[in-house]
Amino acid sequence: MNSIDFNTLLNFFKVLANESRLKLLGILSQQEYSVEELAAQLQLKEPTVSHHLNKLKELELVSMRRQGNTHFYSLNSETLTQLNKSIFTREQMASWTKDISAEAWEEKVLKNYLDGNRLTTIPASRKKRLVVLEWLVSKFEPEVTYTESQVNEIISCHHSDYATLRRELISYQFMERENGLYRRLPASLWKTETEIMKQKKF
Amino acid sequence: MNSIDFNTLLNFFKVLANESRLKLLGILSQQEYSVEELAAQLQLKEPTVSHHLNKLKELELVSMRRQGNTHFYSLNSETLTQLNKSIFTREQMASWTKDISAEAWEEKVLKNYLDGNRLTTIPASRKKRLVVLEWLVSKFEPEVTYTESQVNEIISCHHSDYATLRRELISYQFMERENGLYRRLPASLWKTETEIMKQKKF
DNA sequence: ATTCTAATTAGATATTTTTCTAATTAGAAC
DNA sequence: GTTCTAATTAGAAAAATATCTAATTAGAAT
Repeated sequence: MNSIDFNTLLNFFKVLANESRLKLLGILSQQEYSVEELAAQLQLKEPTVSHHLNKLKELELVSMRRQGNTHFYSLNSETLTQLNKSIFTREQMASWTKDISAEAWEEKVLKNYLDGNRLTTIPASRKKRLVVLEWLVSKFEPEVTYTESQVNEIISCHHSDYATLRRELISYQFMERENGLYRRLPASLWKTETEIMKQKKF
Repeated sequence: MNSIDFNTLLNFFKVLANESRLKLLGILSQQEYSVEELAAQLQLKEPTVSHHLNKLKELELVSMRRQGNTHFYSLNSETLTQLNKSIFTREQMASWTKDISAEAWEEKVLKNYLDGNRLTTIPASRKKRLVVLEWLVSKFEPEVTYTESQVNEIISCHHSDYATLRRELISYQFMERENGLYRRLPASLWKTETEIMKQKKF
């Protein structure tokens, strides 16, 4: 994780910006504990602690070891030291603003081409088409496989020319097709406009 | 700010854990801007931006320069680099847990000596008295000067022996007296129990 | 002095987040 | 298999936070 993007960082802060969770990290920095023990120390109910631990786990700040049906949690100090390094360099922060203006622009494009839930026309410009496709792929669940007719059906909710859009989703690598089954690719693999534009000929 | 305590750090995270404020830092990392300009960039109303800037200013993450009645805000990059250094060392985190157990103990003491809003007895032990005094000083506004009779009146709400308590607030340096006027000292100057205990004779 | 401008403060509303109870799951012990 | 235990998930209530409009302040320009 060399360059950490705006939303990831924001997420980190959101997770750390909570009394209970920060205390959990402090407690776990000493040794591992079970959920029950942690709940006692923090004077919270177990579901609450479980919920907090889950958020910490999502960011790999803690890890879990099960023994019987007791779950022992411990600190993942590597993630913290990683995080500690060079978050607030000028470069990093400048890169956030790129995200920001980019985001604003994308919203403007969407507003232009959408009428509520429906795509009025498919943008001619590659750059704008990309924005629309990114919006379209969000209508599919991640980690789910769809048949071609299911894909067509979903796209039809938003535009009549489902064939073109389906093909574009694949060629811009928002989705993949394997044995006639379609699946949304994880957002981390989506190409950004700039990456696509760099490839000149597509 | 060598050793940063639990609540200070928590506060930092709370301030940074907000989309608008993090964006503000990003934008300001490039150059200074007026409130109006910032509001336009973030698509928020000016009062909202003003509110966020205020939070950032409290932590000295940004500073302000006025020109006419335009306020220009800029990033205080020093604070960030400071903050960036060694937050998540084992030692740091271990010290939080001390804070945590200390806090828990203080709450127990208070619960023991308070009956709702009223102090049942003044604790004999210096350590516990300190806890009670810290609670008592929180009944005074920061940055406000009080006459002696105002001080007496406020203390009387919580215990009949206002004279002793008033004297103790001064001698433990929770408040200062100047020309017969009283003023609460900033929390950052309050002595912790351990500091007081180190002084042996008081 | 009056008016105008940019910012802030106050207070209301809307949204998000935390925490809880109740229900469910997964494994262990009987 | 049934029962018990520890944890998680679901869903509701409570608390904290963000955002807005309206009112106020402070300085500049007329």
